[in-house]
Amino acid sequence: MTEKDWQKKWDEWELYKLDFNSGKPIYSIDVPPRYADGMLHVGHATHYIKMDFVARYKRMRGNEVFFPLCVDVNGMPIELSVEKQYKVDRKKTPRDKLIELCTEFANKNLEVIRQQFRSFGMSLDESQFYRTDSHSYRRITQLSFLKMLEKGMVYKKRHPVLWCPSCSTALASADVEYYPRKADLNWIKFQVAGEEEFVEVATTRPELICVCQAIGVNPEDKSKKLLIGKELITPIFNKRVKVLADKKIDPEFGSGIVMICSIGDKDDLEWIYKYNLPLEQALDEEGKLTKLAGKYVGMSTEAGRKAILEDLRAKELIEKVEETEQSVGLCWRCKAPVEFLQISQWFLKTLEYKKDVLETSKQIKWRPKHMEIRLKNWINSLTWDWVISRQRYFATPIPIWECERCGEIVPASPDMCYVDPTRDKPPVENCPSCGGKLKGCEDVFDTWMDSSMTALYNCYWGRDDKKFERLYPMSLRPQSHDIIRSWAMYTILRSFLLTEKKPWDNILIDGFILAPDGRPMHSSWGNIVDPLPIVEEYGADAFRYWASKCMIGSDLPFQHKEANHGRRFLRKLESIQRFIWLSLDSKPDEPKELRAVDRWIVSCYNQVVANVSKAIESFDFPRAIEQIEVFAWHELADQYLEMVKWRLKGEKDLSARWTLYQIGLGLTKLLAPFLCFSTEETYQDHYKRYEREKSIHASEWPKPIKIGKMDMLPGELAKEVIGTIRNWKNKNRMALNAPIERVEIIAGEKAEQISLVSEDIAQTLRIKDLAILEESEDIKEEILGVRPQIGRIGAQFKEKTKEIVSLIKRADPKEAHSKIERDNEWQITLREGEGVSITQDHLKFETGYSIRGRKCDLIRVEDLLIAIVS
RNA sequence: GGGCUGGUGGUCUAGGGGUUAGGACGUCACCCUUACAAGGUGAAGAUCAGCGGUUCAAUUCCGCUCCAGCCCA
Repeated sequence: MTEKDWQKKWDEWELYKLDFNSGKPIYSIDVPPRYADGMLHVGHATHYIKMDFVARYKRMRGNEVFFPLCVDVNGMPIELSVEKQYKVDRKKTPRDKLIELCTEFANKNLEVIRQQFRSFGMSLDESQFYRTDSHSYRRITQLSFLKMLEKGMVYKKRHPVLWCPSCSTALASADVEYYPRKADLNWIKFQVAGEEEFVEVATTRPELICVCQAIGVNPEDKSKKLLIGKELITPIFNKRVKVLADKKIDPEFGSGIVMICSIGDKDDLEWIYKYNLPLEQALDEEGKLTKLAGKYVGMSTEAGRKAILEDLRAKELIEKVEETEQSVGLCWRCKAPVEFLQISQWFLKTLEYKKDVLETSKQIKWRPKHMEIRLKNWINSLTWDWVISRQRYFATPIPIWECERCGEIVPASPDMCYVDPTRDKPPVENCPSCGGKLKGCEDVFDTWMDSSMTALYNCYWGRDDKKFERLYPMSLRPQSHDIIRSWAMYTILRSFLLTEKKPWDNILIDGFILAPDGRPMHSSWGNIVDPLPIVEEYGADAFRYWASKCMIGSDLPFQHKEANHGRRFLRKLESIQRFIWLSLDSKPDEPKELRAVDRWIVSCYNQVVANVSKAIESFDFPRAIEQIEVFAWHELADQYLEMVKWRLKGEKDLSARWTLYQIGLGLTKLLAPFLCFSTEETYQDHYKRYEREKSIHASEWPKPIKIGKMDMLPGELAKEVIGTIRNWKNKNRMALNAPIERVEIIAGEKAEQISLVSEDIAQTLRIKDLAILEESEDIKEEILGVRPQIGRIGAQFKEKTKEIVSLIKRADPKEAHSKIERDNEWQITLREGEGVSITQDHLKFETGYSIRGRKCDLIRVEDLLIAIVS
C-alpha cells in the first residue's frame, strides 16, 4: 500500500481521534497553528514531524493524545497575499470585501495544508481542528479581552506607532524597509540660557525644532561635559531645553550635540521614554506639521525643513551643512519615509506582571534549558506595556464601542461574543454617560492576542469548564526559538492573567533548519528547500528519518544525504523482515530455554528498549534513532542473523524462531513513532495476524523481554569470535562462506563459557574442526610493547605522571611484563630516587604470538587467543 | 552594541578534564556471502576556530579575540 493509502486507513480506524471517555491519561500538545499562506519549507516540515514523534510515542505509552490540526489565518502576510493574488488595494477595498477575500484565500489553503501534513505522516487529530479566524476562536480572544478589561489589566493611551503619512496607515515594523540615504546634517546654533555663548546642535530634521524636548551629549565627551545640566534656547521657538548626558550619543557624529525631539526616530522615542519627556506631536496623520510648528503649520516635512532652514540662514544661525549617510525607514508599499505618530492604542499591562511571568515560567520544564534565559532577559529588559491594538483588517475585532461625543467606552457583553462592532449593534443604544452616538471600534487585535490563546482555546477555556479542568495545563508546547519573546512569553502572560496557572508542563524549543548551504532559508536567497519533492523522491519515512536526526534546539542545515541514508536504512529493515519471515510461518511458541546467542540478542534488545524510551522521554530523538539503528543494522543484521542461519535450515530451531519473532516485532514497534508508514506496512504484512491491535500505532510500546538466565557472556564471546574470524576471512580475500580447516581457541578460564557456543561458532564460520582449549603449549605469547594508561596513572600519581609515563615508554616491555606476572607489581625508580609501584592496572601490553611447528594465524580478542589453521 | 547558542577529518555531526576523539556522507581498496551489491569488510583523512589562564593533565573548565545563527537595540 502507498503512504496515502495508509493515511486513509488510519482515518477510517480513527486512530488519532481524541476520546475524552477512554479513561486514559491525556497527553496534550499545544500544536503551533500552521500559517495559512501556503509557503512551506523543510524547516516547518521537520518541526512538525518531531512533534509527531512525541504524539505517536505517547499514544503507544497508553496516553489519550490531544494533538489538534490547526491553522493560523490572522495577520499581515495573508492580507498581502490577497492583495497580490486578487490584485486589490487594501486601502481602496471595502473592509468587508477584503475580509471575505482573506477568508476565501485561507479556505483554499486549508486543504493544501491538510494534505501537506498528511504527506509527512502527521497524526494530527482533525476532530479537534481549529482555525484562528473562526468565530469560535476569535470569541475566546474577545472574551479574554473583556475579562482583562474588567480586571483593569488593559488600558487605552496615545502611543507612538510607525506610520506612513502618504498611505495614512500604521505599519508593523516588518512593513518598514530600511535604505541608506544621503541627507544634509545641519549644524544649528543654540544659545546657552543665561549666557552669551552659542553651541552647535547637529540635526537632519530642523523642522522638528518645534518639538525639541531636550539636548543630548555623551557624558564622556570632555569638550561637551560643561554643558550637562545647563539649558539651551531653541532658535525661532525660544524654548528652554535641558542638556542631558547619554552614553548612546555618538560624540563623533556631527557636532556631538543632538536634539531629542518627539519624535524623529527610534532613538528619540527611546530617550523620550527613558527621561520621561513630553510626547508632543509635530506631525499629523498626513505628515503635515501641526500648529506646534507655529508659522510652518500645514507644511509637509520637506517644505517645513526648507522654510525653517531659510529662516535660520537669515538669522545666521547655521554654522555649516555637511552631507551624512543615514538609514531611513520607508513604507514597503509607497516608499515614503515613515514617521512616528501618536495614535490611541490599547495596552495590556505587562510591566506590572513581570515577576508573575518569571515565576510561572520557572514552573515549566524548558528544553533545552538555556532557552529560558532568553525569556528571562527579554522580560527583564521590557520597558513598555504590550500594545495590543492594530489598525488593520483581517484580525479579531476589539469588542468595544466608543461614544463619538465624550469618548466613553462601551464594551460588548460576554454573551455577545463573537461580535464585530463595525457591523453589530452595541449592547446599549446610546452612550450611557452622555447619550451620544456610539461608534464601533475599527481597530483589531495584534495577532499575538489570538496566538497567545492557543493553550486556553485547546483546553476549552470559556467553552466547557469540565473539559478545561481535565485538560489544563497542557502537557507540551513545541515551538521554535525565534518566537520565545512573543508566542511563548505572551502565552505565559495571558494564561497567568486569566487562570493564575502555567499553560503547559513542558516547553520544547526547537532550532532552525537552514538551507544546505548553511544559511537561513530566504526567498530572496533563492535557497528555500521544498519538502514535498523530497517526500516524493525518498518517501515520507526517509524524510522523517532525517527529522529524527535533528537535535532539538540546534540550527542545522538540511541534508539530502540524511534522507538518503534513511532510505537505505529502510531497505535494510525491509530485508531484515524478509529474512525473518523466510523462516517463520506463524507465531512461534515460547521455548523452554533459550540458546545462548538468542539470550544475547534479546539482552541487547532489552537494553535498546530502555535506552530508546529514555531518549524519547527527554526528546532526544537523534540518540533514540541511533540506538535503534546500531542495534538493527550492526547487532541484529550483521551479527545475529549470520549466527542463526544454520539453525534455520531443515528443521527450524524453536529458540531461534521465537527470538526472531519477538525481536522483529519489537524492533518494528520501536521504530513506529519515527517511520510510521513502513512500520505499519511490516506490521500489517506479518505480525497483525498474531497480535491484537489493528494498527501498530494503536499497539503498546515494547517492554523488555523477560528471559530466564541473564548471562550474556557466551553470546558476547560468540559474537566477538565470529566477528573476528569473518574479518580475517575478508582480509585474506576469502569468501565469507569459505570453509576453514581447523581453529583453536585458547580461552583460559572462559573455555567453559565458550564451549556453550562452540557449535554456533563452527557452523556460522564453517569451521571443520574447532577446538576450545584452556591453554596451549604450542602457542607462545610474546610481549611486543607496553602502553601506559595515562588516565589511571594520572589519577594516582598526579604531578609525577609525566616522568612515570616516559620511564614506562623507555622500559623493556618483556621485562616489565614478567615482573608483573611474577610479583603483581613493577617497581620504577624516579629521578629523585623515589620508588613507585606500577601494576597491571596502569598498563596495557601489546602482544604478539609465535607458534612452533604449525603454520597458522593468531588473533587476540580480549583475552581469547584464536589460532586459525588454514 | 546587548542577550543566548554554536565553531570537531573535504562535508554534516556525536562526545565532553585523562578516549586509539565516535558516527554519517564523500574518497580509495577488497569481497556475489542460501535477507540486503540499493549490500558487506577495511583503509586513508582531525594541530577538536585562534590566543591566553586554571590543572600533574584541556578538544572538554575559565577569560579574551575572530566567525556564524536567532532575538533585541
